[in-house]
Amino acid sequence: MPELPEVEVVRRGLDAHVVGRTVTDVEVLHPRPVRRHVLGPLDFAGRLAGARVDAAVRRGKYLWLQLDTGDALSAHLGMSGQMLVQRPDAPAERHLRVRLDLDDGQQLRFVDQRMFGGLAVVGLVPTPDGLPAGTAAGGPSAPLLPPEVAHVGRDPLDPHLDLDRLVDRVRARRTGVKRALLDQTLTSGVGNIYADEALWRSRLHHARPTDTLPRPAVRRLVADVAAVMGEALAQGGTSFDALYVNVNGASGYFDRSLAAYGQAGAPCPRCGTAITREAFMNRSAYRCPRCQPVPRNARW
DNA sequence: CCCGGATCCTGCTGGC
DNA sequence: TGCCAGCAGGATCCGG
Repeated sequence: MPELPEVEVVRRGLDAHVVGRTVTDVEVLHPRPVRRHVLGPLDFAGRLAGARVDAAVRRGKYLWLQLDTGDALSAHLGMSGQMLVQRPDAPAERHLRVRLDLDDGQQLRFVDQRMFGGLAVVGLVPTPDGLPAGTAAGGPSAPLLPPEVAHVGRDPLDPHLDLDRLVDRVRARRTGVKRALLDQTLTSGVGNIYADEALWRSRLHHARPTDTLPRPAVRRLVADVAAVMGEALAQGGTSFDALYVNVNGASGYFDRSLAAYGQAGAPCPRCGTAITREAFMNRSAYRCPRCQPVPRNARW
């Protein structure tokens, strides 16, 4: 479940079903998803066994479980990762990669078809700004995060996002605005779906040069990203198929509300012009050719 | 340092 | 029916 709203749906599920539990046993069924745990699968399992989960925290698309050992179980879902809470007698999923047994008899399962995602047990480092690291339940999270998240920018739903600094950094780039949105070091959690939806709301073409965007336009764009993500979250996220589900295996339904993404040939909800799809960065960009015309000096 | 393209995986779909 | 190219919501590495 790739983008911020879908990861936040998972985080909330982990909050409800896994926080407070102790890990009693671990099985790594495929080595690739723990490749970022440099000391190997055995060490990975050893550091988890006996640990209690104290919090579930998220920044952008990164997710981690704080453990009472001082370490954290760091997770990224990549393109196809799922975190499922299951009863032990539920049949193993086809792409089950890692299984954690919990002290309440349930299992936390990491299922990932394409294995771009993964898990690692890591030590936490201080946030550079000393502020809470990200989104967690029950008040602010600790000012600590996994090292691989240290370079990731605060996301649009983070109350500690420094909007003025973000606007300056976007405008300092010499690239197209969609590339900037997808750069997780500026702000995080934005992927192809929410980038296209926010650009449609802001009536911006994806190749609009960032350095010619007026400050208010960048501010509006960030506000549009936050708004579309908030609406998606309220509907349980976006999912086109069974690959993207919450910890109980259920799909969100924000796909019914998409104005541009995946809507090639369908009428623009604002002006009725047919939405187009074009190749962009080895994937797709969807836009309304009338509301979002190709700019002069386009920067792809 | 910044930017853009290639690459890592597996499975499904659509066209020939 | 069978095969294969193309595509999929992401991050990282590498060369310029």
